[in-house]
Amino acid sequence: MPKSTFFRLPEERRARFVHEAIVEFADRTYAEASLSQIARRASIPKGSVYQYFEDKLDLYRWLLTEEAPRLKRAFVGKPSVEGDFWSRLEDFVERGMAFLVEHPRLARLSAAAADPTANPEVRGLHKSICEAGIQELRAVLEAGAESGALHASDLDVATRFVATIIGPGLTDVVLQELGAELHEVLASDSLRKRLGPKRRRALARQAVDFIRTGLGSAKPERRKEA
Amino acid sequence: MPKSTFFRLPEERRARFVHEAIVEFADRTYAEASLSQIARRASIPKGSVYQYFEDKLDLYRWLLTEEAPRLKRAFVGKPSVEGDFWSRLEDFVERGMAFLVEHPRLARLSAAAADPTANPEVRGLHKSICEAGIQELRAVLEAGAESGALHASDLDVATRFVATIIGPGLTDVVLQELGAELHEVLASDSLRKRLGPKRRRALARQAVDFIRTGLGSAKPERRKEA
DNA sequence: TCGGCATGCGACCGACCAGTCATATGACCG
DNA sequence: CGGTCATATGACTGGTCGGTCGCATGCCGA
Repeated sequence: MPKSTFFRLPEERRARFVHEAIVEFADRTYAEASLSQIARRASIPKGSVYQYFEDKLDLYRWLLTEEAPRLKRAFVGKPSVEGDFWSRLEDFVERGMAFLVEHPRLARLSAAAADPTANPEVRGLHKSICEAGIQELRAVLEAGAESGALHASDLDVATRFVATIIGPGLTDVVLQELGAELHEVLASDSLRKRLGPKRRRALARQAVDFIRTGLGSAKPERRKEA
Repeated sequence: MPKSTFFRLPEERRARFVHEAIVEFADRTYAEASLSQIARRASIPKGSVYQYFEDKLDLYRWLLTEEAPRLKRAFVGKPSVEGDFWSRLEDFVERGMAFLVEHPRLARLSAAAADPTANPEVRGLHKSICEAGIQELRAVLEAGAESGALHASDLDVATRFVATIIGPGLTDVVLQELGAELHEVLASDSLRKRLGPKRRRALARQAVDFIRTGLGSAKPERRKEA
């Protein structure tokens, strides 16, 4: 948790610091990321950083568990309740992809929970975040199973497969689509112009189709256009 | 590339060094891994390391592109050409899982290519390894498509989805299955006793079923037992 | 005006690292 | 024996880091 001083900071100073922290932690590993660097870039003396946070991990934890989720929620909004299970899932995936495109750095920060690291404390943090995400997705799929839309002999396993598809899998596909590397993407604030809603929708549909019907059978006729 | 001295080393010294290097790079990020640590643990003076390799990256590259693939090839053997496309894929997946279980550290080292990093040289190395893996898998799937077993509107996208399933996805599932964390697993030489061939086969089948039929339709009758 | 308190600040500390280098060792050769 | 060459060795350099500390600053209430 940030110290109280942090919340009493002049808005501009805090915003600048948080921005630079996100930039740093988004394009470097926890181990590689440097408080000194953040402080330098935000033009804030290093000593001050320790007035705001206990230590490096405290800042990282706050970003990962509070700030990034808050900003993501604000962007993604409430999950849709319209339509059948599969189109709801498609919406969900499309929203996630939109977040990735519009806020690459935040998306990368959110995804950092999957990064490996030798630091046990960071590992614990990452794990709890991953597990929460998995549980959330599991609940979604459970509902799908109850509605009869989805059939899985082992829902835990299925959940993890689906999670890797709509997480790293889709990210990989999007990067491929853009012909860019993660790091080029992190340098830009938004990729709006390079991957519009239409194409996103198409990719989301491809992902959901994959999850729904796999690759083993000829595709049924396309579902209604969005 | 290692320097020529490296290849002239007494077998025991080289083996010990390589072993400790694998241990170090398998459970830490490239940035976190330390040559000093490797040298200490192998009881080899640090200066000597630089008689064998140009620098840290040189060692890492050799491990990732030469040593790990060599050991992996030796373990997994030639891909099977028996049976239909889907059962061949299942074999392929099962072999990969067996490697993960029998040689967790080597598997982790091989998977390190997906790790993020701020170091551009390491990034380039990782990328080329990933890309090679994708191409290999793509060729497999292409054959499946030609044989009519597999249908994908966009094979590139499909390949990337499949890759994440049988890579991180399966690893995740296996860890879940073992109720262990990656780091606990890296501490042990082999998990033979905790995840035998039968269970592996079942998991491989689940993964391939997922890829083949997805989650949207009731499962067809089980294919023949292995 | 003064005192005290929150905060700003940056030099400093100890740790660790990648990589170098001068010196030492010892095998082989003439 | 002397010389040379590959190799071993570990102290050392320069750098970065996370984190601390003591002084400086400036606001607020009396």
